[in-house]
Parts: sequence; C-alpha cells; structure tokens
Amino acid sequence: MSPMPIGGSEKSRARAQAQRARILEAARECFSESGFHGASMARIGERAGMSAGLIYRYFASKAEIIRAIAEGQREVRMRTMAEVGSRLELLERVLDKLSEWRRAGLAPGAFDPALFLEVTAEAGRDPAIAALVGAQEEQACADMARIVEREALAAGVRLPPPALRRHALLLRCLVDGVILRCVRDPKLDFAQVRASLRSLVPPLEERPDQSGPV
Amino acid sequence: MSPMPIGGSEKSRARAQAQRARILEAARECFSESGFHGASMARIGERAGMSAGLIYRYFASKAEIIRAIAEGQREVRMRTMAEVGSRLELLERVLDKLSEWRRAGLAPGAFDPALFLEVTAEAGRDPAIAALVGAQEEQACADMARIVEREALAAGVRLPPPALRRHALLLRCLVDGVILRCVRDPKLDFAQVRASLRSLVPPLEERPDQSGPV
Amino acid sequence: MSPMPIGGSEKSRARAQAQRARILEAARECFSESGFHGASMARIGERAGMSAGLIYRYFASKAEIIRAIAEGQREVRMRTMAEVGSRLELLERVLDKLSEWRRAGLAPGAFDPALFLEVTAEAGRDPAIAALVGAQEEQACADMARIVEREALAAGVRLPPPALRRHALLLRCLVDGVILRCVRDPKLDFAQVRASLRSLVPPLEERPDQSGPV
Amino acid sequence: MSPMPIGGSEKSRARAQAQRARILEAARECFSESGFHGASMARIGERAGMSAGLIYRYFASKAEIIRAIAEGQREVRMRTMAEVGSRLELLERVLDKLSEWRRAGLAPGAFDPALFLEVTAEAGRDPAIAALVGAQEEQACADMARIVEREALAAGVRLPPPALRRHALLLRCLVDGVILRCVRDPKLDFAQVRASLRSLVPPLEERPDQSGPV
DNA sequence: TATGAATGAGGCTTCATTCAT
DNA sequence: TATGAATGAAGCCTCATTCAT
Repeated sequence: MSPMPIGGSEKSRARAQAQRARILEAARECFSESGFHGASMARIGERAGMSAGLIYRYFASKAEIIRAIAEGQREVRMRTMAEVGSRLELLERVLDKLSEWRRAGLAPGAFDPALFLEVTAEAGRDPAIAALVGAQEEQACADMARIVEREALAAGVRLPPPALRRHALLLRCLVDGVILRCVRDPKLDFAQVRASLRSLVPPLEERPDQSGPV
Repeated sequence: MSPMPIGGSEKSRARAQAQRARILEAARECFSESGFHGASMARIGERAGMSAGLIYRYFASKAEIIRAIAEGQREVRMRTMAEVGSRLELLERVLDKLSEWRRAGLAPGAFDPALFLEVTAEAGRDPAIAALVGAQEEQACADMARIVEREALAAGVRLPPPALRRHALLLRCLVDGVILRCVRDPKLDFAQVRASLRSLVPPLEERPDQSGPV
Repeated sequence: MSPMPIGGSEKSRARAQAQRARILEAARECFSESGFHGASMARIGERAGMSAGLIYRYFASKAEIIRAIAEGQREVRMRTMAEVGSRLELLERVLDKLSEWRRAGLAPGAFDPALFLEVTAEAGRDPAIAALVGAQEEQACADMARIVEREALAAGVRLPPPALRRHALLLRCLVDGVILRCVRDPKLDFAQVRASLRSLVPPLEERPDQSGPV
Repeated sequence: MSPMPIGGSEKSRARAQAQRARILEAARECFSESGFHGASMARIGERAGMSAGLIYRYFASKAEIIRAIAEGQREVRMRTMAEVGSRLELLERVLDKLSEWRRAGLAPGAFDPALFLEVTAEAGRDPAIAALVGAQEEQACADMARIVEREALAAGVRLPPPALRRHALLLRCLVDGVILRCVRDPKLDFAQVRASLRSLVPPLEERPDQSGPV
C-alpha cells in the first residue's frame, strides 16, 4: 500500500528521503500560497523540480501529502516548546517566529501560520488529519503544563493541579490567539503584542482558589 | 452587472431575498463542512433545493457567495459585541456561542468557527475578502477598546491610553485563541476554559506602567 | 405547431405582427454584434423590451428567429435591386448602403454586411437557411440578368444570352466581393472602390465571343 | 503561459507538433461544419482521437485554437499568391482551389471558404482575430499590387500608380466575390465563372485616366 | 528512477426553453 | 398577454491520477 519501497539499498533509501523532503517543502510553499485545494499537483511538482507523476512514487495521494504536512507542523511546535522556562519565554518565542514569517515569508522548516490555519480547517474534513491534530494538541497540552510547572518551581510557588491546568489552558489560548491575530491583521504591531503580553500575563501566585473545582 | 434585477414588484423582491437567504444558508452549511473550495455549486444547489444554475440568478459567481458569507459573519460578531460591559462578559458570550455550536452544530445566523477559519484563510487569497476581514478587524478593535473603557469606568479605574490599548489587544488575542482552540480540540472542556478566564484575566488596575511606551 | 395564434381579432393580429417586428429588430442588432451563437435569448428579449419567455409566443425557437432574419435580408436586397438601370448604378447603390453602414452602424431595415456573412455561414449548417439563401440567389441571379439586359438595351447593344449570363455573373461576384471587402477591411476607402468600379467595369459590347460556349 | 513546454527532447517536441497538427486538423473540420461556436471541444477531441482535456496540453484555450486556424489560412493564401504572373492566373488558381474544395470537401492544408467566412465573422468579435485578418489584408493588398505590376510589365504597359491601385482593388473584390459566391451558391458552375472572368476582366491598358485622382 | 502523455471525472457557468402565475 | 422563476443539458476548462516508455 505504501508507495515507498520498503527494501532497497541504504543509498536508495536516503535518496528517497531526500525526494520526500523536497516534495514536502514544495508542497508547503504551494499550500501556504494557494491552500490545499488551490494548489495543484502539477505546481507542486514544478516547484519541487520534478514531474507531477513522480510525486506518486513517494506519496500515495495528495491527501497523504497534506497529512505529512500536518505531521510536519508538529515538529516545529516541538522545537519551539523545548527548553522553555516560562510562559513569557514561550510567548516571546512564538512572537519571534511570527514576526520572522511576516518579514521573510516562507522559509524551509519555519513555522507558517497560514498553513497552520489550513491544517486546522482540514482537520474538520479529513479524520486522519483530525487525529493528527488531536495528538498534537495532547502533546502541546502536556508541554505547556510542564512549562507552567517549571516556572512555578523557579518562582518558588506551589501551584495546586487545578490552578496549573488553568494556567496552561490560558497559555494555549494566548498562543493560538496570537497566531490567528497575525494572520487576520496584516498590520499587526508585534511590539505592542509583546508589551501587552509582558505586562498583562498574570504572575503565578499561591492564592485561594477563587473559582471552584475544575 | 448584478444578477439581481433592481426593479420588480414588491413580492418578487421579497421572494428574491428569500431565495438569496436560502442559498446563503445552504452555502454556509456546505462551506462549513467542506470548505470553500471543497463545496461544489451543485451540492449547494441541492441543499438549497434548487438547480445549480438557478443560483446564478441570485449571485454572480461562487466567489460572490463566499464574500456574502464572509460579510454575514461580521454581523454575528457585531451582535456579540453589542451591549457588553466587561471583558469577562464578552468572553463568556463568546464561550456561549461556541458551546452552542458544539452542541447544536449549524444553525442559521449562528456563529460558526469553522467558517471563521475558512474566511480567514481565504483572505490570504482573495483581496476582496482580505478587505472585508480588514474592515471587521478595525471594527472589532474599536469595539474591544470601548469594552475595556467601559469596564474601567465602572471599576473607577483611570486607564492611560497605552494600557487601554494593551488590554484591548490581549482581549482580542484571547477571543481568537478561544475560537481556534474550540476548532482544534473537539474535546475542549468549556467549563475549564471558563474557569481559566474567570480566574486569570487580570483585573484592570492603575499601576505604574511597567513596560515602557507603546 | 406554429406559435403564432392563427385566429384572433384583427387588432390582436396586428399587435402580434408588431411584436414580431420588435423581436426581429432586436435580434438583428444582437446577432450583428455577437453572432448567432453569441447572442442569448435573454439579451434579445432585453433589447426588445420584453422577457425572454415572451419571445416564444412569437417564434418557436431561436433557430426560427435566425431563419426569419435570413428571410428579412431578402427584402433588403430586393429593394436595392429594384428600378436599377445599369450595373454601375447597382454597384453604386451597394456602395452607398455599405458606407452608410460604416458610418451609422445598425439601422432598422438597413443592409448589414456582418449579418449577411453570418447568414451565409449558417446556411452551411441549417438546411432551412440554405434553402432560403438558395432562393435568394436564384432571384438575385434573375434580377442581375435583367439589369444587364436593360443596360444593353439602353446602350443599343445586342447581347447574346451567354454573354449576358457572363456579365450577370461577374456582376454578382463584384457585389459580393465589395461586401466581403467592407467587412474584412475596416479601413476600406470607399471612394477608391468607387473609382475602381467606375473605370474598370467593362462596357457591354458586341464582340465575337472569345471564350467558347458556356 | 504557453501550455506547450519549451524544453523537452527532440522526439517529444516532434510528437507535440504532431499532436498540435492533429488537433488543428480536427478543429478545422469541426469549425468548418459547425462554426467556431457550434463546435465543442469534446467533438474536436473526439475527432482528433483524444480526450477533450488533452487538447489543453497543446492549446491554452479554444480561442487560441481559433486564432491558430485563422493564422493557418494565411499560409494558404500566401501559397496561392506566390509566383503568379497575371490577374487571370491568380483568379484561375483561386477557382481551382474552390472547385477542389467543392469536389473533395475538407482536405488538410487546403483552402476552406466556409472557414474563411467564419474567420471573417469572428474578426468582428475577437480583436486578436481582427488583427490577424488586418495583417492578412495588408499582405494580400501588396501581393495583388505586385501581380498587377508584373502583368503590366509583361504586357509592355506603363501603368500610373492610381490605375495600378484601382486594378489591384478590383482584383481583390473579384477574388473575395468568387469565394463568397462559392459558399452561397452550392450549384455554382465554375466553368461559367471561369468564362466570365476570362472574357470580362479588363486588359491593362494605357489610357487617359477617366475618373479623376484617387 | 523519471517523464510527460493521457484520461475521466468533476467544477463553474451559461443558456435555450418551459411553466406557473 | 406577459413575466420571470426554474431546469437540464451542455460548454469550457482543470486536475488528480495512471501508465507506457
């Protein structure tokens, strides 16, 4: 079923991987510009420097490329979340990536908010993508909880689990919100966003739980 | 140029409006399920109970339907923002709309986050939609500033303009973030989001500006 | 089968004729501008000041309108050929009509070379039109022979029948040639054509037949 | 922009040219039978022995095929006019081509009067075709002047430029007239036309200019 | 491995024609 | 008589996908 030959020499497998990567990069660019349905296999092939037919040696269908792209976004998120010590640090990293995208446009391996939206929208259509997104969500959830925990630890604050979950959830909303904002508002002033987040993200404090059990 | 005849009797105009509404509702459903480009005119016609050709008596093209849909979302947003007295109240309203969508699915005139994403993505492709989104953004910006201002007034807090802008921007990020969250995480626990927002949205206070000029 | 009601009062029949005329005039304009296939019934109706559906009360189909138009051309030709005393006089009349068309464009009842071509082309497709054109041709043939005869009579020249036929045929070629020329060359200088015809159309002379039996 | 890839191996280019030729020939036949707008891409494809979609690998649109066909007619005309020594010789050649068409119908590379009319009519609609026709006209004009000049030279007649222009113009009218005649009158007797032309086309003579300056 | 020719399905749109009112 | 809503067929064109080479 898989179009990728299982066997083959070491070298041929390496080449196959390189081809897949080239296709994915080309697809990423095309999808970001034209959307999943607006980009044709011919254009993807053209940008990847190969015939459209050849793509089918490395991917079974266009849908599978889309899934691979969705999968690829996970890595970017993981790289972004790794080694982050506080909520603000995470947000600033996200802002950095976004303003980089705004300035430089597409770059291989970089985060692409337009694609992020495209994948999210497609998740409502393709169950396979929905599953991928779900898995990413779960991972992101855990990662953010870890970040909050680490920040609490560093601040010497003991945070009961419900409060921790609340902070993590708010953090995720903020991250997604900033991304969406960046796409919807081409004139968005990143400095102002930065200032807003810096001055308004609430510090972690030990305080009596004000909102009942969660 | 418009396919809708300007003249005509009272009754025929009324019928035409009804037909337009039926088409728009059908399109909204199809677009929400399949995306702008995944939904075919044939299916829209089918769901609207008419032949595909007839649609062109009421809309000049598919793109025009898409624009009308995008325009329609603006009204929903306006209704949501009207008469709101505080940031939390706005967020709760948004959460209400979202959980309603989660429970009941499509409903005519309701807010549809999937469509919201679709429109946002399309804005990157169709300049006409980009203009619409831009206009909505500007309006939303003003609305949210007003909400923050009103809340400050009610709380007896004097808020310098930069702080006001910061609060409004954060509010918009939160709103968008919650929407995106709702689409990406089908198991999202609204009660938990509500709790997070209630306990963590920072109160408006007069405090020395900590982050420099904005 | 005929869409025209046979019965009806005197007045209603007169009205029907008027409607038919309006439709034909509108169709003539549309066909001249856009060709038979490029003009839609809707446009014809619009220009005739009635709904497209109503046209079908007066003509069974679009093809029948086309046939009526083709039929109409015959009258124009007949008017042009009537009371003409010589070949040059006929050619000058034709040139007059053409330059009028060039100057003023469409005019009800005037000769329209574009339509003439359209009809001629359609004759290759619709046998009914082919028959009409054939009939016109026969009539034109006879008319031109008559003109040549009259000119010979006036010049006191006795023309044997074969010579007469030859002159008539040449005359028809010249008439059609001038028409086609007028369509193909928008910059055609009518004065020059006039001069060419005047100085080069051979006089009718009694001379020994040079070309064998015809 | 062109659908034809520029590069490619020698063989593939040759095949592409062959395909283009097959499509053009099929289109020529369909257009001649049904007119530009009456012939569908599906039928053209069918007659060319390929799917309609494949045509778009070789031509960007139906309009481009039409233009190529119009362009093709120019070559036929050029071949016809080359190496012709006198007006009568040209006319006889034209008659030969026409009677050939009458007898054998469509033949690849042959002149097709029906198509000639179709192109002329389309020139009134498509500016690109109008330009093509205009260019053809100019060339034909020059060619015919050359033919008249050559004939005068051979006859030892000195022809002042206005007279030359007049003869050339009359010649063009005759050529076009014969073509139109051939289309309009399916029973046209070519021998009679030939006789008419032979005995009636006026010889080139040095005579005082009878019709004033042109 | 790689090409690019080829297809068939489907998409958007137009239009002649019919019919209820 | 007159309208204009409605349809179904068709038209042009695109594209994912397959396959011979």
